[in-house]
Formats: sequence, structure tokens, C-alpha cells
Amino acid sequence: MSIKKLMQSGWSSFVFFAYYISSDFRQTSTRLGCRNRSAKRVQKGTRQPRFAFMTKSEIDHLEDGYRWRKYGQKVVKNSPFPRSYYRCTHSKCNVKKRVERSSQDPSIVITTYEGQHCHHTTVSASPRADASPSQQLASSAPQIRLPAMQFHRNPPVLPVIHPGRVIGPRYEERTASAVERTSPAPTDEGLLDDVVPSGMRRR
DNA sequence: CGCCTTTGACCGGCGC
DNA sequence: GCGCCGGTCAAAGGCG
Repeated sequence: MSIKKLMQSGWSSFVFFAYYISSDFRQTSTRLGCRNRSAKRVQKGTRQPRFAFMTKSEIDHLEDGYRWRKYGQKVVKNSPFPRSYYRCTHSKCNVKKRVERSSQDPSIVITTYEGQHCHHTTVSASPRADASPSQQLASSAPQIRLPAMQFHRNPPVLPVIHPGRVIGPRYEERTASAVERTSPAPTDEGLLDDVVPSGMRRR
């Protein structure tokens, strides 16, 4: 999917900022919910690769080819919008994603994927008859397969589009700090902030 | 009936 | 130690 095609499809502002959080970036499990009820819980010390991107969309839960089950929603500090937590419905897949609207720009949806899929996409390109309203809404939009979940070893080459211009090199070459330096994108206090290196965070 | 969302409660980490 | 916070669980209910 080229930028040009995105523009032609009316999604000119769809993806304009993306970055990859490498697996050794930081331990993600230490701050995760730590109740030890479920065997599926990410064990302490294991590191899950994270990938976060911002999209300009009215749809919160974007169709990405996988099926997700929402397991929580939480109002987070510094954001008037709730953060939603989704888990891949595949039984052996431990991938999670968080979806949150930017407090700076409500039209921007920040999605963070965590983990790696151990299976292929499960949702067909056509809308599922039994899809939830949000899924149906998403399916009614131009189908854009977000490659975020296919970066098992080679992160995808997403168009890094800033409003009005293309910024930066291919994002897998950029570190989060590079993003910080090169991107004038609004610093989000919510989910985006959560994937910023701990040393760059206030807390 | 199966799958999904919603939502309040619960838990551990962290800062003070 | 206490309270805040983020993440998760699980029961309840909705929907096709």
C-alpha cells in the first residue's frame, strides 16, 4: 500500500506516524497487571515486542486482519478518553493491543500492539456477518491491512506520513528517541507516552 | 449456543 | 505504609 494509493482512497491522513518498539526496549511486564491468576499471563521478565502507531480515524478499533476480544477498558490519567484493551482471540496467541484516542487530538487513534502472532490473519477482507457494530463499521471503511502484526522479525515498512509531508527514514531504522527528535508530532500523555523509554518519562 | 462487550473489582508496582 | 495508577479478570448481559 503506497502513500499515493492511500491518498487516492481517501485515507490521506490515515497513518501519519509510526514507530517500532524493539523487544529489548524495556521490560513491559513489570508494570502490567500482575495478578497471577492466568497461565496466559506474560511471565515476569519476558519481553514482548511492541509496535505503536497513530492513525487519524474516526474508528477506534481498526480492522487489521485479526480477530480481537476486548477484555478491558480503563480511563487513564491525563486523557479524557478511555483506553481499550484487546486480546487476540486465537487460543495460542498472546498478542494484545491497546487503543486510545489522543488527548491532544481526538481525531487521532493511538494503537499499541504487544507480542507476536503465532498464526495468520483470521478475518477475511469482506465484512463478517457476525461482526460487532464496531467491526462492521471498521469493515465498511476502506480495507487497509495494517502490517503491524507481521513484523515477527522484520518490522514492516510503513509509510511515515506527517501531516502534509513525509518525515524521516523508514521507521525500523529509527529509534524512539530518534522519533522524539525528528517528529514534531504532539507528545501524547496517554498511551504513546507509555511506550516511550522509561528514561524519557516523567515517572 | 457461542462469541462478544461492558464494567466493577482486584492486584502489584511505584512514588511519596 | 498508604494511595494512586495501569492492567487484568470474570460475571453479566447482549446479539445473531
